[in-house]
Amino acid sequence: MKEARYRLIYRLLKERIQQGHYRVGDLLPSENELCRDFTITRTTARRALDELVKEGFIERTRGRRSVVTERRKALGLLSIQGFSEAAGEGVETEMLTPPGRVEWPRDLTFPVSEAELARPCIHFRRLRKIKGRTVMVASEWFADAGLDRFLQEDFVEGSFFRTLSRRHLIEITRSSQELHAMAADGEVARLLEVAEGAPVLRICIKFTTSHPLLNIYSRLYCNTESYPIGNQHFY
Amino acid sequence: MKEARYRLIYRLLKERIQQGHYRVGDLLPSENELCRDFTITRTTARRALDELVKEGFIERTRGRRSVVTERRKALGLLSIQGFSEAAGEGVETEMLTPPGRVEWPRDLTFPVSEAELARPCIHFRRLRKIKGRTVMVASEWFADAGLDRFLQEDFVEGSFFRTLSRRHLIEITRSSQELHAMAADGEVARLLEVAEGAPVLRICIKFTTSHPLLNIYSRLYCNTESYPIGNQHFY
DNA sequence: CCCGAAAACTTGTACGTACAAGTTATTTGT
DNA sequence: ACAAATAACTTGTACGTACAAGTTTTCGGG
Repeated sequence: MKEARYRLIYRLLKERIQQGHYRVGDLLPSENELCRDFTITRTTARRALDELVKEGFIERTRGRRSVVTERRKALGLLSIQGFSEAAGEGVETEMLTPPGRVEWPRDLTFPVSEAELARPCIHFRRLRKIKGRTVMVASEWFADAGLDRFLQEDFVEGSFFRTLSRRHLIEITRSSQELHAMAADGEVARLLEVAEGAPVLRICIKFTTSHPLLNIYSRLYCNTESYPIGNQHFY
Repeated sequence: MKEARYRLIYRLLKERIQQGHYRVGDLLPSENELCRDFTITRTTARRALDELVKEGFIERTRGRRSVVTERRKALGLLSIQGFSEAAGEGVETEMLTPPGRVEWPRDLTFPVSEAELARPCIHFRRLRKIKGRTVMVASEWFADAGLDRFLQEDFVEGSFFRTLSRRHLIEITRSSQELHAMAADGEVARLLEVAEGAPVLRICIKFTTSHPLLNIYSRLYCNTESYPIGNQHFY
């Protein structure tokens, strides 16, 4: 099936945003400019922009051009309350286990496909701290789907997802998660600096991406004592 | 500002779905039929249908008419894994405290507006069980915003949200939630049939609705031992 | 009666036009 | 030099047309 015209314009604009050609806050070309540049009608230009709105890349206001926005806001993922908000202020991420190859773990809560198991597994583990207090241990696993040099790279702005988006043009298309309240066992308790048996929140996530072989399996242990986990949704 | 034409058609169709004129699985009129019936062009009809898709009321396939769908699927709310799936089979809801007026609680996690506080508070509490095992205690609070006879009514299909949608045409437009892993205290432990101090998950939610005075403040205590809490998102 | 081809229908994409309703830039009057 | 009026620009809505690409229904031959 041939790719629709609006779809092509949408992809082009999305890539420009992802690659930093347009940054958050920047204005996109007006609809009429897009019509000229790509030799399309306004209907088609608007359709492409609509798509970008739906995916949270831009916002539009009548009379104004489209503005590039922070996409994460639109994702509605669970996050530590007051983490990204208080960015920089006493918030830090520590790489506990740098990215490297490991055996695929047995139980990732979600089933791992044969195609994924056929490839090596990349894993890394990080600590998230607020004002020196560790609030989360985050472990990630995913198949080495030919993302060259991934192991050597530093993360874009310290963010794994931003790295995928900006450098590899891979976006999250779906996520499933499972939550458990549980008693902290030895290692988790030590890392989160809580007593053994203290209640912690375990979040297991499977992120499906636009790359067919790349699913990210995430396991988070959170101390929700002072900083709860939360999110927002718009319907 | 005058209501847009497509907006009106959208509302009309939505109301027909909500009121049961069209049920889940039913086919909506074709675009051309809508054009005839409402004296509009296909552009406008399609715009209205697009809106319904966005809000999860219908699904569309090329060549086929629009099909009415179960909206809850599109909401991506946290829910007990295997609760709605195993519907009927050993799944039950017990009304612990029937709907009635109470004083507004002090701390609902989210701020309550003056306009809400000026009205009486309605509260009820339910137990959710799977195979006889209590897995959740759910408490709800909201302002008495003139939903007449609410206290007397039975819930539509046992669902609070379905009651709001079908009988009062009120939809959820937004939600914020906060999660805490915590040790079960006396009453919660007793209701969930776990030891005092056992780890339980507390979820505090604020649902914003299409009714300006109606926000629903929800507090859930979950025993995630056998049935984890989870959800799914599509972007 | 059943099956496959054809017709009728339905949604998706794309063109083009016009005006309404906002925002931004420019001009004009004091 | 500043403020208000004006013009230019930009997005939102709505009209209309045409064809592509699916699905459902109808019809005809065996």
